[in-house]
Amino acid sequence: MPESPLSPTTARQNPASSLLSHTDSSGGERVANGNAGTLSGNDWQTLQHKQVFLAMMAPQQMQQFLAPNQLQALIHQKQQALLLQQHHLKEFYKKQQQQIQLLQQQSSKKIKELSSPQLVFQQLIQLQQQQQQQLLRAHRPALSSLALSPACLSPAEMQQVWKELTFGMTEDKTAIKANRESSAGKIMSAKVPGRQADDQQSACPHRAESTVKGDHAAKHALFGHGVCNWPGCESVCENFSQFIKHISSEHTLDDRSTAQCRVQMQVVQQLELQLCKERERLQAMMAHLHLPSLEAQSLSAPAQSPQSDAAADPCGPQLTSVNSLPSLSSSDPAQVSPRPLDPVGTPSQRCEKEFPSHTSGVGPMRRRNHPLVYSLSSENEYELYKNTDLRPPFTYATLIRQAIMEASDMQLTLNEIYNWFTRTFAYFRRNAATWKNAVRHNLSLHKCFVRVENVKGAVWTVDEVEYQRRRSQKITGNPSVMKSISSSAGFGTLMNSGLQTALAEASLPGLKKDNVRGNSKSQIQKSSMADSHRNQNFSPRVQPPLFLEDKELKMNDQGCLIQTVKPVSLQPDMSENDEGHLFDLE
DNA sequence: GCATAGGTAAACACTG
DNA sequence: ACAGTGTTTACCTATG
Repeated sequence: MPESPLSPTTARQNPASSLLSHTDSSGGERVANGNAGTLSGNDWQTLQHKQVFLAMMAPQQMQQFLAPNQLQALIHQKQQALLLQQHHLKEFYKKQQQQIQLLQQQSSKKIKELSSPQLVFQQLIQLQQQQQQQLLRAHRPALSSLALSPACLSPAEMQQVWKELTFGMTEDKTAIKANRESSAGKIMSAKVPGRQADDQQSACPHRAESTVKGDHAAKHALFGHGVCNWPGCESVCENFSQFIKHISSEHTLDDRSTAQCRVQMQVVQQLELQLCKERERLQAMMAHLHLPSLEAQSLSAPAQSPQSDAAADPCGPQLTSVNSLPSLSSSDPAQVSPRPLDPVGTPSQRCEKEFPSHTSGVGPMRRRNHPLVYSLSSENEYELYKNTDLRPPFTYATLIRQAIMEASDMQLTLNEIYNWFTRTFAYFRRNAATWKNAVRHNLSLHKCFVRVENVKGAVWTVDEVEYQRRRSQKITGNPSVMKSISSSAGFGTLMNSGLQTALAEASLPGLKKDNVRGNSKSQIQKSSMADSHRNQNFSPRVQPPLFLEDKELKMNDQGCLIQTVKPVSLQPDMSENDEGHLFDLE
């Protein structure tokens, strides 16, 4: 629960969706890259990696993780994206006007034969769908990079793919891999009763292409300009065979690839949502132009009857997939498996996003939040949890951290955290004793939450380094995965710090939890502080600034803050800091 | 079967 | 005395 992004701000503004829709297009990226001119190639690679995760970040977090020049470049890139979009729209409407004229000419000739102008509109709408599809494809070539393009799949198919991606790791990976390699054809044929392979291929040209031509579709999608286009990779491959070697050795079905696929699915979902909005706008436009009822019929027809539309609109299913995409975030109440609302129960089940029970069919699945991916990714979802008694599928630690991160000064009192919970989630508007206790428990338990005292009371902040470290440990113990995720998440600096932290911890057995009576957060932190600053004569209550250096200094100026607990040894920069950055307010 | 993470409950101490 | 806050422990379930 990439976690992130419970932010209502993010949900409302969705600041990165347009960026994503643009930067997923390699062409668009090049344009922006070329014009920005202020960033080096490496910066741009980093920036590209960040953008996926920026989609799940609140704007304030974006600012935190982006350098000013990167922000400027992002803005520039977004402007380019808008220009490009305008250009596409212009072209689109231009073509449409031409087609309208053409159709009008044709229809004027055949109007007597056709006897119904609706047929003209049907043709027009089909044409428009095709053009819209072209537009969509132009914005998301990455879609085709998924061998199992989610947009080509029905909900059941999508869930099957998702199950493979999500839960397949517990099974024999070889078998899964083999299954996956053949699943391009299998899934379609297995899940669409009565349809022949030919029909499927005609219904989904990308699929057909990948089935018939093997790796060629993937070649275009994942290999270009001599680099691997796998998200976050960009390894240089001199030729295609080398690329094949690379991809089969580096991008196998493992935790990292699974996580990256999830991220990509979210990217796709964002694009689908955008498409949905554009379609609604189109419907409104058409309604305004008195093109009645046809749009609903034609726009929904492919989903209802893909076979009949497949020939006329080969990409029909893709167009309508926004409605058929299973919600990665279970934003549809109907898709949220019924669960007891009583907070007393099986916590892990209740606290995780689930697929509809009818899709699993094999009893309770092992599923745990993937903190990188799960988020309140849409306004609908935000509103869902705000207004319905559904338990949010995030851990308390995640929620607390989110609450604090959303605060303007990145710190909240306990009561303000309570208020955030009740304000954001209807679920937490009752059984207060239970969840409040849990909140306090988590605040005390987790090292990533740091209590800061001032004269008026205490506020809680997040030790982002510790949080990311803990999270990265959960995701995987594989250093390469950590590296990948850290670069992708734009947490490069922090994660680098996290690695240092891990090293520091390895050399500090006092940090281990198994210390008798030493596993308390304060004692751990104090002992670690003593270890790391043994010769610096620090008071246990002297706390160095974390990632909030500015704020810390500001508070220091006010002279009213004391950080009572802080894992000093976990602050990687501390060994480098001179004492001038520290302050003892006691 | 074991280790771990997370949720829940509860006891206890401290403070205003 | 009381409520709020913070810490700690124990227990449970799910998951790897």
